Amino acid sequence: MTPMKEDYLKIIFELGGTKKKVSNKQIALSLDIAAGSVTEMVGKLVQEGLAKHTPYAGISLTKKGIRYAETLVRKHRIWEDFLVDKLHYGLPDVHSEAEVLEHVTSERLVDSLEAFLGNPTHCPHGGAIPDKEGHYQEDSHTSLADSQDGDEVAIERFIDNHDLLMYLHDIDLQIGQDVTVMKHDPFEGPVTIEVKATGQKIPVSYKAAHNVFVK
Amino acid sequence: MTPMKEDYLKIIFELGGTKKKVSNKQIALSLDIAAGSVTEMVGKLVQEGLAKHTPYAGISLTKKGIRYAETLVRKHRIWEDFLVDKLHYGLPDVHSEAEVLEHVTSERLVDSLEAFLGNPTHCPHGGAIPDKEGHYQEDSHTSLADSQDGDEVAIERFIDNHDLLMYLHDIDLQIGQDVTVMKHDPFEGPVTIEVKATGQKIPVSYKAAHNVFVK
DNA sequence: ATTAACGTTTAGGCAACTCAAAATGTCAAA
DNA sequence: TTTGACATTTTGAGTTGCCTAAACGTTAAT
Repeated sequence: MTPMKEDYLKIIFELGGTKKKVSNKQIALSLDIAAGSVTEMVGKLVQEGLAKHTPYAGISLTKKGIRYAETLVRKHRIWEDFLVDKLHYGLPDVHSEAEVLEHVTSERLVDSLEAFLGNPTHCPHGGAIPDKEGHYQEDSHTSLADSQDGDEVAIERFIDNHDLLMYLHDIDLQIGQDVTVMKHDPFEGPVTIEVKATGQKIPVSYKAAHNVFVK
Repeated sequence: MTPMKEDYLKIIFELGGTKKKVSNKQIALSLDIAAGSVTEMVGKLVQEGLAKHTPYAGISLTKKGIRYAETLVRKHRIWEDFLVDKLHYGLPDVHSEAEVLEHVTSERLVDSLEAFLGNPTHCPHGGAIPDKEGHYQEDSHTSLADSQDGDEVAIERFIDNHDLLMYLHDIDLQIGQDVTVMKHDPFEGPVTIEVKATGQKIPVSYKAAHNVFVK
């Protein structure tokens, strides 16, 4: 197993390849790799029993592929937790470091790290960390944009994107905050929320609101 | 810069390429790579200004190459310290983990780790850790085998080899112990030492004694 | 001074992963 | 149902780093 194969596996997983079929183009765009190369690489994953591929229809993961992708997500998120908790990295900076560390992390290392960190259940962006056996609670899929005016919700999870995280940091929106949804402006305008603890009112841009998940 | 180039650089450094010329064969043997491949790779290092190569005479590092190799040693040893100190790895097990982690470690990450660990000066095997600017105290080059009967010395450094470290752990010899050298048996027999703190007498095999350094 | 032994370099190939461009498939609008 | 737009696969070729085998240098012993 090579780092690149692992990246393919993880991106298919993240694009929803556990349930539906993911298109060649989605993968090519996400990894910034030519479509032809994707077809070829997917062929290898299929040979190794990690993915299923119906030509022209799409790609999905086998049980074995899902299992493998979960171990990668586990490593990635454990490292992110370590970087924030122990090395005091900022949220926007952890992703790129974890991205390379995850590929050189043995089972023993990730297990040791997990114990050292006190068995965290969620990464700093709010994503669930699969345990050693691959068990984890499903992440929320209700975005702030989906919520209704008047809803009282908790900020649960951010999409792990550098620019988004910089923006959220600027406007002081954090995981775990309990907020009240005040109003949705029309024409793709901001969603305004009020942080319960401080009474602070925050307008969250339309696009960002689609990348913040609540429960 | 690729992981393999980094490995070449580090092995040339460790074989003494900072001062003398290192032979193609030494590198090939150390990395377990064919001699022809070594010539080729060295050519690339030369092109990048990291090494000097006089055909048929040998290979040495440029100032730039030395500087780079030091950053690798720094990363390697910082990781080793982390693994032993925070994750409670045993001495013999840290090398292989550090070997891969060092290649994916940014300057920011190694600096953060160093601070987190309290700016250690030596790795768990007793080797000096170069600081951010590349400064470090030269390691001792006096082996236990070189010492004289009656000498009172401190165990400073072990060569980082898995089997050796397993053996040293078995016979309970540790970095930092103050010991008295009792006798050198002839015919490549063991060197017997007495640990001052406990009065324990330990015979150290001839070969191991050549891989334990004291001061 | 030759030659044998051994280290080193060169040459030709292979495997992994990539790309660009050509060929093919799909689907929906005209 | 034909055509155009676009996604997908196929093809041919480039890069990196490795290998084996052959050619070449060096050195030390005869």
